Amino acid sequence: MTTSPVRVRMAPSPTGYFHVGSARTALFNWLFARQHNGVFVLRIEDTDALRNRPEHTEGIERAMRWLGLDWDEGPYFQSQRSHLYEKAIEQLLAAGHVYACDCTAEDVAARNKAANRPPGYDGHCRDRGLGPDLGRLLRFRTPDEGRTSWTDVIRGEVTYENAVIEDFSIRKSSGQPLFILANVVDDADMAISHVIRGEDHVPNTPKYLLLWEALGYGPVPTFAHLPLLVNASRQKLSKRRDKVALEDYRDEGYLPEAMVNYLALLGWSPKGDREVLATGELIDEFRLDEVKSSPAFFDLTKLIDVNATYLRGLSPEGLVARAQEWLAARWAPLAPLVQERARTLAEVYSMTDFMYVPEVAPAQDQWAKLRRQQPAFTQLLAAAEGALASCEWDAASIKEAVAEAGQTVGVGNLGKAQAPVRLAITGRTVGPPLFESLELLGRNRAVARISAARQRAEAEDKDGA
RNA sequence: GCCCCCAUCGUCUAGCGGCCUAGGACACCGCCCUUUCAAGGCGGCGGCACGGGUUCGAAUCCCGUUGGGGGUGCCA
Repeated sequence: MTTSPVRVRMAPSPTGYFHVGSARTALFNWLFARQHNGVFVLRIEDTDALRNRPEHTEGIERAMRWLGLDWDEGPYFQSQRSHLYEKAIEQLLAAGHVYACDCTAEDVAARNKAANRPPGYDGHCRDRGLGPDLGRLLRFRTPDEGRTSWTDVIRGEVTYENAVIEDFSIRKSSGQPLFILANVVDDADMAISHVIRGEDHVPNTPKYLLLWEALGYGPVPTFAHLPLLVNASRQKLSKRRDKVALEDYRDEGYLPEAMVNYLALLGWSPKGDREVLATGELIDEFRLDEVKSSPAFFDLTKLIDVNATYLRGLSPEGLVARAQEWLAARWAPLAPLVQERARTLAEVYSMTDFMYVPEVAPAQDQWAKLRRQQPAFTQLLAAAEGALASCEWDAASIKEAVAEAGQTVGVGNLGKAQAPVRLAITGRTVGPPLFESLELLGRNRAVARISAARQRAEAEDKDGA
């Protein structure tokens, strides 16, 4: 039984959108903090200047606020705390725990290959006595003997032989601290009591522990490694393959409380045969040590059911309020564009519905008419699909991409070139300005709709031929 | 390759040595209710990966096999 105050943290890196896996990790940290009257810290791990984008930090905060996961401290930014890391590095250097290395990845790979060794750093620079100048990487000297282990709240005893832990890098040759160093220094500085993070961090933990000890930080935090969230083929959810951006779910009309409830059920379950729990109940009943250690499939079908349950639980007035709020957020950006064209309020909705319906079904008569008028219909869609998949995502660039796509299939007139795209995107041949609409709709949905239309057209071409 | 982890219905899970003829939920199927469609009610389908132990007794403990995953970056 620990008597020290509970302090947990969510430490995302702003390199992408807020991932549903991150949302689950944030939720479990938050539940744990709230039920122990602890402190929940938000720390942005933006040490990699090259890959960070300010808008992603905003996305993280927006997503967490949407879920209702309020933080007590932060957001701290590692990019503003480099003095702490530099101090730690000096300390490690002085104690001989780290050494400079000028090997390139290619050097290491070539030596390993020549010696028929498996991948990993070979310790080449360990005793070369290189000065820790900029331009040289700094590596932590891991012990050759002994083992490093910890008792994971979720997985029990986990042990690594020190001999298999390579001399890992803690500072780039540019002087930038690397994740593992900043992570350990900050957890110590912020007095984090429980490190609750994804299973993919398990291999980092022995390194964390070794660094922690070398820095003389005293008692280590308690670790809990959450099971991974996987897709239907049991692989870690990835941005490439799966729909992982939390905001996509928000945009499709999932309620945050339903999302929280569903996420809480991934890897954990309450006592009794219950599944629908209000957030307050989750705080009371959640138990970190009851979390399962096997991966969980992020099952959209089940999420939909949970969301439907919450929708039914709303009062009619509540539903109206929530739906209005959601609807307004979807089409409000289009309002200025629609205002010039709509003649009734009903037309406002019919001109903007493509922004909030899951998919559009182009009217058969308009589809057929356009196909008759435009022989290059299918090719136009295919060209636009390719162009929009890779162009910059703003109205001007989109316009240019569509125009160029038209030219590649011999349709130089933008008005004609955009027609099939408009039909695919909005389901209609008339409506608000297309390129602004596309920008607001977002690339993913836009490309998916064009792709669907293209496939339909190709199928018809095949049947007709 | 090496290291680590994981293994109950298709999926999320309950189970922590006898309460298990393995329970619940989603999905699917059927019936009821209903002017329709949902919701709801009732029922059905469907699982302890395999092989050895330990024990009077194993889904539960141990070992192995197989399968799956994660890691193996001057990413986090």
